[in-house]
Amino acid sequence: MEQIIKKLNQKNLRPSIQRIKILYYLENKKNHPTVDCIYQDILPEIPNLSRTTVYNTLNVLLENDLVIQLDFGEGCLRYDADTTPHSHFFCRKCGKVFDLKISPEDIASKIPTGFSVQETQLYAFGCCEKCSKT
Amino acid sequence: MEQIIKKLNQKNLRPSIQRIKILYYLENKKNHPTVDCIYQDILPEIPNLSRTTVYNTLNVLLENDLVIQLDFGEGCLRYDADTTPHSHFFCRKCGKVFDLKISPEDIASKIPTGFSVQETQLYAFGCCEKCSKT
DNA sequence: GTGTCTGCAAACGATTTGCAAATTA
DNA sequence: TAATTTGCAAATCGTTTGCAGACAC
Repeated sequence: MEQIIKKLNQKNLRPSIQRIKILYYLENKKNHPTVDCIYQDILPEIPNLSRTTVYNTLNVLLENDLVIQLDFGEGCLRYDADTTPHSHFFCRKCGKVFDLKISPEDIASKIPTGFSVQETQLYAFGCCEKCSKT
Repeated sequence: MEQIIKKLNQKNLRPSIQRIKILYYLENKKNHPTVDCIYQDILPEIPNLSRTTVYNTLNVLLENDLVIQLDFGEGCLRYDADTTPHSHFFCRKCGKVFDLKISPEDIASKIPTGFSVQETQLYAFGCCEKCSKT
């Protein structure tokens, strides 16, 4: 908790209860949630929480490199507080997201010279181990 | 042109003028266009063309594996008639899309066993050769 | 003639914006 | 107290849906 406040202070972001709870949620749940998932889960703790605040907060965290945004083409975005280079696997059966240790840097090295690469995104889709068995 | 009609027939899709023009456009321009780009470019040839038809047609082509969908997180989708495995580079300066020969299969081989991979998507972002020089 | 396709208008839904009230330093 | 943040309501915008008329087989 103190850690979270520290992180926000370092970025000159006021540690409002909403910002703390949202970043704490992302860092601990590690569930790659959608905006609505975050909203629903924190609502019991902050009954007057607004979806707008969740959107605003996530955008602020994103701009300050405290979270990354994931887009699995679902029509909504997901967020992850793990900002180290890694990739993701999306299970089309259970909808769960799994972290892959494949570094986008490995991929960047395969891109022809001439291109100046700022960022790479790798998404894999299929069926996770658990779902494959049923 | 005959080729296009053949392709549509093979998938049991009626070769309407709209479907032919849209698929022909994608196969020849190879510009990874947005829906609106396709609409604007074909409008002179079919003045009463509807955006709805472009959307419907692209969805039909997508379901029949005649095109793929690209999502660079712009808030709109792009389409590509090249359905062979490859990746894409998006230049954040000029907005152009470049094909990369990196096969998603190369990447799939790096995913831990247990996962059943159906599809992988690799997007790279940065600055293309031309834009890097200016 | 029957089933499919087109295209208009309206609906949809995730996200953003405007702004007044609440909160923080 | 001054600047920032919240949260409501309304707007935005790419995409989808409903449906009547047009078209293809």
